[in-house]
Amino acid sequence: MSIDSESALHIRRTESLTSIIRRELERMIARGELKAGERLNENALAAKLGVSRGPIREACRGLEQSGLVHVIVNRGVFVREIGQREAAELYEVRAVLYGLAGRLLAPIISQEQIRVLTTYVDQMDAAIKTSDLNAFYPGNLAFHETIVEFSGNGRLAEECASIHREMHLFRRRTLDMPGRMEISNREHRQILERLAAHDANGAAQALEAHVLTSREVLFGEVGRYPEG
Amino acid sequence: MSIDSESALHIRRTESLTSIIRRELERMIARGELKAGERLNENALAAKLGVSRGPIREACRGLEQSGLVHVIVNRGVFVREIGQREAAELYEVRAVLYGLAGRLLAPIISQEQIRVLTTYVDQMDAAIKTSDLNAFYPGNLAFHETIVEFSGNGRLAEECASIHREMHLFRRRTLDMPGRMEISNREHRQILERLAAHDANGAAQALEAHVLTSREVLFGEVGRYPEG
DNA sequence: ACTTTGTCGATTGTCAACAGTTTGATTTTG
DNA sequence: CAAAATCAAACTGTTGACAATCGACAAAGT
Repeated sequence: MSIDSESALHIRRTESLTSIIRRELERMIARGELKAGERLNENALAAKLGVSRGPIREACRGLEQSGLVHVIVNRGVFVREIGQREAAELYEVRAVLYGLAGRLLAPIISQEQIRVLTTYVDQMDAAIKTSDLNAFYPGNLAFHETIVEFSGNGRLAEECASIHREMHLFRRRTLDMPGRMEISNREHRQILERLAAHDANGAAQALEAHVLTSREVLFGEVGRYPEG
Repeated sequence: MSIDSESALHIRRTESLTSIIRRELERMIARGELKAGERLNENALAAKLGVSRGPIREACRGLEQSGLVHVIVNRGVFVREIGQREAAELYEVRAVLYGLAGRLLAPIISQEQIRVLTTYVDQMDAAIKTSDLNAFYPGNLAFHETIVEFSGNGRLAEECASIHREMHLFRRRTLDMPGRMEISNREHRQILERLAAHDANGAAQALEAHVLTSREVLFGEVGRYPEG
């Protein structure tokens, strides 16, 4: 399957092949079409996407910098594997970033924004009622990304998005254990309540705790990092 | 001036031209040899470094992802300019990341590590006595980077290093106003003291406050972001 | 049997050339 | 004289080709 030549050629005025390919590769990685640890064959990708190796290589350099792949000289680029250790580190960083988002948003949140966030939480409740994990997950994603978005700090949003893309490489569902979704969404309501009350510290703390709870569920004890 | 051919060729086994060039470009940007807003001419750079345009372009994609340059299609790559707004955002993110570093380090800091950090603070005191800004700045840098390093969270360290490289693009000295260095180093001693006392919350708070103080000095009011 | 060495195919690193776009100056036109 | 149109130089985007390197397998030696 090659990129739709018509649209690709049309878009070329405002976007380079490199960026199109990078998005495509990101999508492939996120969807698991390229599995963690797998090597990206430049020739094969070039043939598959109908371009030469140049843009492929450039796209890979971007992915490398954003942590989605790692490059070994003369051996190729590999989809990065994230071990427990790295995942735990990522959770810690994400926790404080989400905390910051809450702290920034609480004082300035609007009624409209509260309404939007409430919608997401309700969606997740509905998903819980039908035990539909595939409906819960996007809601969860949207809830957190929207908070970060509303915070007003663009750089923070960028950072969180980047971390989120990376986290996809460590697919072990936090939430698919019995009762986990209920607890998670209860925490969401708490977060929402603190935000609506314009309680900066409370929102920050609730968000931080929310992430760290997930971390604990994944890795058990809070203490040192797991090896691996 | 081209890259030393002997060492370059020797290193090539373990490092690609692309990564060498990326480091070189980072250095050029950090040193101000490439000024903010300036365009990077691929041909000129290729000639100057004695390579073809391929590795140059690949290196630029990496720099783009790490936020040091931005690319406009068909027009080239430009050293990124950071406005007040973005700088303020960066300070906020950095503040919570430093805070996390302190929170992680405080419980596990060793006597040896305390000694190292103390050395840096003393160095800065010496620089203050001679009003030597060029000696204060590296000490300040080392102090903070070392704390982040000692925290044990590799990802956190990576993130902070990245932010720091970006911050170089907003060269407006926080510390060169009268009395600023003294205040700053007093805060450093406070941070060090909290760390040595294994006071996680205290260290986190001190570090966060330290960064936000710098931010205030730069931008005045804490409130909304400056436009620009 | 086990290690070592040599060779081959596949793949990456690098380069030079081509095609399309932008920019700025020059010419043309009202 | 000013504004639009034109044109050429410079530059970026992309490609295909060549050289260097790696991994695997087979052959030779201990």
